[in-house]
Amino acid sequence: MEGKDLRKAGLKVTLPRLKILEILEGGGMRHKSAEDIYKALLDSNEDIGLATVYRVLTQFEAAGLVTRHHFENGMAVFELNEGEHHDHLVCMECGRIEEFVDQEIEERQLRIAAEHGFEIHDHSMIIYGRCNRPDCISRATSARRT
Amino acid sequence: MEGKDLRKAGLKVTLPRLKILEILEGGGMRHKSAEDIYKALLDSNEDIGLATVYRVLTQFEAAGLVTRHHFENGMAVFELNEGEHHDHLVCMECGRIEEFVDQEIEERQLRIAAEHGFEIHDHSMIIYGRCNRPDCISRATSARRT
DNA sequence: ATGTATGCAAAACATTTGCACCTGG
DNA sequence: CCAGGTGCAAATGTTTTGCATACAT
Repeated sequence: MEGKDLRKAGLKVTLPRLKILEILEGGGMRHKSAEDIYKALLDSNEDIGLATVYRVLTQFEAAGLVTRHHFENGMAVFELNEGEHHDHLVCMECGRIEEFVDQEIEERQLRIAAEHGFEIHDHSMIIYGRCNRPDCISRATSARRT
Repeated sequence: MEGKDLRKAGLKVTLPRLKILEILEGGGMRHKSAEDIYKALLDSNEDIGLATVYRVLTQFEAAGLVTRHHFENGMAVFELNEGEHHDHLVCMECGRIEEFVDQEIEERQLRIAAEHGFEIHDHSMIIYGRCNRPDCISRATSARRT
């Protein structure tokens, strides 16, 4: 059996949820849009509707299994919650996304929230720029990758 | 005359652009959505279409007059570019938005981008939480304010 | 069985675009 | 006068929802 994560999250173990979880765990980029996942399902010959993908992702988010990000293009991408918190570097040329953690930044965030009387729930720190990878500059935003 | 900012930005001075700029400068919240601005125009009995609001905001952004933000709800909000760069604290209860600058965080961002071989263009650091204002907890996300 | 999850199609949004008309310089 | 700006309506792209059916427990 495989649906432990799901059951532990209080979700009934169904085929669509298993498949979507599998895709999120699977290779390729860590940050996938609903559409990406839907396409991956089609490629695997799974008969799962786009609406279900959105519903499942929303449940996963509520259950804390995934995190939803809104990068500058307005389209949401989802990332499996494994390991610890981290922030993001996004390449505006090729869409590459890298992750980082900086303890100093984390600490200062806490202090700033406190200074403003905010009870901090979450935060997002995104750096936009251009990675100068050999495979980057040339290509448009079409080919997104980890 | 009043359209100096516009002309300086290389934009023809038209009534819609002046009115929209005026609303952005005007009172209320500093961060306004296209819809907010459109409603404000209607309230001022200006006959300006929503499409124009979007077009003008996009031009303003290109001209560096405003900054577009995507907070967690996916809807874009626009903020007039006056003063220096800053980051945001967003209250998830009442929608209040506060601004802050932390020099240490700014510096570490530069370093992190460099370490990852990124040429930094921009960044966004948003802390989500709840401000514990007397006028906050009770109300829903409907009433947004500065 | 039975309440929940799914698929499909349609709706709801935010945003963009095509096109004929209007306006600023 | 004329390029560029605008209004309106229609198109787009993403995400949500209604409802009848299928499924997990």
